Amino acid sequence: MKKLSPEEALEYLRRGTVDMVEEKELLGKLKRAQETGTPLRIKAGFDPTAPDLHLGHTVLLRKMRHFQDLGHEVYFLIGDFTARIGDPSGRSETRPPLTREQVEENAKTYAEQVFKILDPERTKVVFNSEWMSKLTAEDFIRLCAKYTVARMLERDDFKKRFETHRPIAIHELIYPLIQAYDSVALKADVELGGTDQLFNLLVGREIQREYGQEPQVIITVPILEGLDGVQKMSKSLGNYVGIMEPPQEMFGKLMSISDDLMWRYYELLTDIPLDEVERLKQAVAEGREHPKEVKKRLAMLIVAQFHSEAAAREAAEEFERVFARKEIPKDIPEVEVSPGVIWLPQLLKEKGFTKSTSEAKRLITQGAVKLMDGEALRDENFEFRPGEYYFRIGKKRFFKVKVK
RNA sequence: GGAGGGGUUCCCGAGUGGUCAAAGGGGUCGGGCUGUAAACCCGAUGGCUCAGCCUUCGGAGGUUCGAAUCCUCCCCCCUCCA
Repeated sequence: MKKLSPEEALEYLRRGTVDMVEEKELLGKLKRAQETGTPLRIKAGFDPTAPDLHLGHTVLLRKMRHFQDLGHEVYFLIGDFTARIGDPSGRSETRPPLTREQVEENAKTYAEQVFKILDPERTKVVFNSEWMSKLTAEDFIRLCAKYTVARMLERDDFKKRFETHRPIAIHELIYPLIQAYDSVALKADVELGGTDQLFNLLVGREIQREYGQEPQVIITVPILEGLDGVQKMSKSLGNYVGIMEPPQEMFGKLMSISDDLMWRYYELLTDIPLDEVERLKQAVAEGREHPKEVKKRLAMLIVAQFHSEAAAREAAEEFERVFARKEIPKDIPEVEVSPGVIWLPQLLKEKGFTKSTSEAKRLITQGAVKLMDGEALRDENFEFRPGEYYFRIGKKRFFKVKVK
């Protein structure tokens, strides 16, 4: 645990954040916590439907961890009740409500993943159905009475939709209130969220005040760009690095990001001091450092967070071996065939190396299928004689065929 | 309740009787250049027992030699008025 003065703590917490409302209040809370020895209550909400975490989520998780490192208490809120009433973003496919079992199942999956970053000792997992399902209709309407439509429509998304006559479902207006009520129920001192949550988090402050509580400080963190460097990291866009992925995979993906993006990742996904990152950036700009080496270091740092330093080193070595020295990777899938002429598209599809025979044919036509130490195979038929053959499809797919 | 606009291949979006597995863009994949980076250039992009066949244009029927395109019914989405 870090022992920092409130001022230093504030500075420490500021890294990689976008908004802090209000900084002064946070300083006050930090001071009080230190004086009274009472940890702050840090809240962050998660959707129970998506327990497949990727690096994008870790930006927030890491910030939570920073608070824990300072001795504070994190409330990991699973919005199971909220998930049942629908999607806050509007453009939703209707989600089927989750059963209690599913929620519990997902919570378990969350725990497995989340504690790769969070400190279990200082984490409380809570579900908002705990208090929301107890709320009576009367309580609920009283809650609604504490906010106005006009104020709700201040939210950018709502405002735009209202002005352009696009629909806003009533429950969407209520959603922020529920999230705000969660803060009341938890007596949150701080709520963390992505920048897209700013409005909702602000409502939390107002509502807490209405319920006679000291308003929470809100901190937003950026939405992390995905591997493409443009769109936000998300599973559905396929531009993500999952935190449960094997080291090799993570490493490879991280090496494929653009040089520009790498600085962002340094800031948001590692604890390398910012002035050092700045020095590295300078060094690369002046040609004193090769960007590839700097990126390798980044990739190792991140892999190590989710696996181990040894695993990270190994991943780096393997990467060098395969891509720089063009050697054959260590572990590659192996298939067995009988000697004779085989129609490759069929083989590739059946062994799962391509999605379809058509894709396989395409790849062969395009010269993507090669023998490891030879030329591209242009002929769809290949004669296998007893022995072993190493194949490579494109840059990343490898496999070995054993002929017996 | 009334009026109108829509549902097309992974996404956006053209296409209004054959020349349509369906323009164009995005994405993805492959190739080139590199540092498996980005940018850029080129190409591919429904499936299969693959020069042929099968499935696709919200769903089900129908007209026709022939339909994503025409007709009927149904489902869904959106906007405006009330």
